[in-house]
Amino acid sequence: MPKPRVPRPTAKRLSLYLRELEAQQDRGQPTSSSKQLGTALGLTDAQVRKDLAIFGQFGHPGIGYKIPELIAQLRKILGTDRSWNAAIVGAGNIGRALMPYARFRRKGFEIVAVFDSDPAVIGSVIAGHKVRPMSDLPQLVRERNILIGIIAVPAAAAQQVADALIKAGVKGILNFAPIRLEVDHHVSVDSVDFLLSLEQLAFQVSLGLAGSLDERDGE
Amino acid sequence: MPKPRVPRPTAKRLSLYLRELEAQQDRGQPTSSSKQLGTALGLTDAQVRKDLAIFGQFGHPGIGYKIPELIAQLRKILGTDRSWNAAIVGAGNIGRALMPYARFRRKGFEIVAVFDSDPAVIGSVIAGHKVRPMSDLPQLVRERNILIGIIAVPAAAAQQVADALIKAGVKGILNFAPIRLEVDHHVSVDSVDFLLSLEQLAFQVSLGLAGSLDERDGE
DNA sequence: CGTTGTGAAATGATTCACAGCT
DNA sequence: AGCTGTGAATCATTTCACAACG
Repeated sequence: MPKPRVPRPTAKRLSLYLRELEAQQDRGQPTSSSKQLGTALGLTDAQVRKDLAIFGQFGHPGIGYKIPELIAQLRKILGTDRSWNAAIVGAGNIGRALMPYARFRRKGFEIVAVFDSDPAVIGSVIAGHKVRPMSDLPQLVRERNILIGIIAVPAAAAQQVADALIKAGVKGILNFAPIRLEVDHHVSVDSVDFLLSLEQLAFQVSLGLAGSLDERDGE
Repeated sequence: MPKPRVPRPTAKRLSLYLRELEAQQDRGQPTSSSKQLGTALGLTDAQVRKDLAIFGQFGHPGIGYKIPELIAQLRKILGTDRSWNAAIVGAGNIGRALMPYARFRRKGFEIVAVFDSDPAVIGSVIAGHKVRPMSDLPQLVRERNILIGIIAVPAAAAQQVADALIKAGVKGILNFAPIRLEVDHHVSVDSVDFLLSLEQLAFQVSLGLAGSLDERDGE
C-alpha cells in the first residue's frame, strides 16, 4: 500500500464512513454495503465504493464490507488507530468549552496541555487542566510529544500563536480564529469558523425558499 | 439581477472576500484588486474575478474594486445587510461558549432566545440570556421572528431538535452535533464538526511531512 | 500601463454501467 | 441474486490567456 492520491472531498468523507460504521456496529450489524453507507450519509453507492477502493480492496462481492475489518482499516488510514496528544491555546470561551469535551479522548485525542497569555487565568484549573503561561509552550510541546495544536485565541493573536506552536514542533493546527493562517507546507491547518458558517446560512436562506443554490444538503 | 447559479465553493469564498475587504478598509485602503484579494486569501486572481463576476460587474479596469462599493454589494448578496434573529438550543458547553460571542451581533446575528431541556438549567441566566424550556420554542420562534437555529445538543437529540425548529418556522440550522441532519429541501443546514476536523488533521499529519494530499493549505 | 470580465482549455470529482466474484 | 471495483462518460470547478477598458 504505497501512497495513493487522495482527493480532498474523499478525505473528508472517510471520517464520515468511520462514524457511520461505528454506529452500525453498535447496532449489532456485522456487515454493511456501499448502498447502505451511502443512504445513511446522503451519498451514492458508487461514491462510497470509489472512495474506499482508493486504499485497497476491502469489500466482499455479494456480501458488502465486514464492519470490524473496515473500521480497523479506516482507523489505520485516518491515523486514529493511535492516540494523539494535543494542546489548547486560549482559555477563553471556546477553549473552556473544548476542555471538558469527553468525546475527544474517546476518539483518540488527548488534551495534555492548556496555555493562555492572561495572567488572570494562568495557574487556574479548568475541567482538570491547569492553565500555563505561553512561555512554557516550547518545552511542554516537546516533552509531551504534542503534534496537534488547537488555537482558540482572538484573531489578532492567532498567527503568532500558530508560529509559536509550529516552532515548538506541532504538525497540525485546528484553528478556531476567523483568520487564514500562513504556515509552512509541512504543517496542516484545518479551520472551524462558525461565523463563516452562519453567513453561509444567511446566504442560503436569503436566496429564498426556491434557492438557486444546489438542492443537495449543505452538510 | 435575477438569480445566478452560484457554485458552492464560490458561496464559501464570498464570505472570505467580505472579511478581507473589511480588513483592508480598516487599514484605510480605498480600492483592492483581484490580485491583492487573491494573495491575501491564498487564491488566484482569476478565481476572485470569476467569483465576483457572477453577480455583476463590480470592478473598474485599471483600478480594481472600490472597497466600500464591493463591501456593500457583498453584504447584499450574502444577506448580511440586514439583521438575523437566531436561537440557541442547548445550554451545555458549546451553547454556553456561543452566547457571549460578541462578534455575532457585530456581524448581524442576534441571539434572541436560548432553550434547553434540562430542568436544572431552565430559568437560569447565562451571559444575559434566560434559558427557556423546549415547550416555549414554537411560540418564541414565531414571536421573535427567528429564522436561524443553532443546535448545540448531544447527537442523540439533534434530529428531534431540528424537527422542532423547522416545524416552528426556522429556515436555517447551524448544527454543532456530529450527525447528519435529515431536513426538508427548503431548509438549509450547515454543520460545524470539530471532531471531524481533528480527524482530518490526524489524517494529514500521519500522511507524513511529504503528504500525498494536495500541497495547498488545508484551509 | 494595470486590471477587469470572459470564452476556451485543463483539471478534478462524481456518476454510470457493467464485468466479475461469491 | 447481490454486491464490489473500475473504466468511460458526465458534470463541475479552476486556470489560462487575452481583448477591451480607463
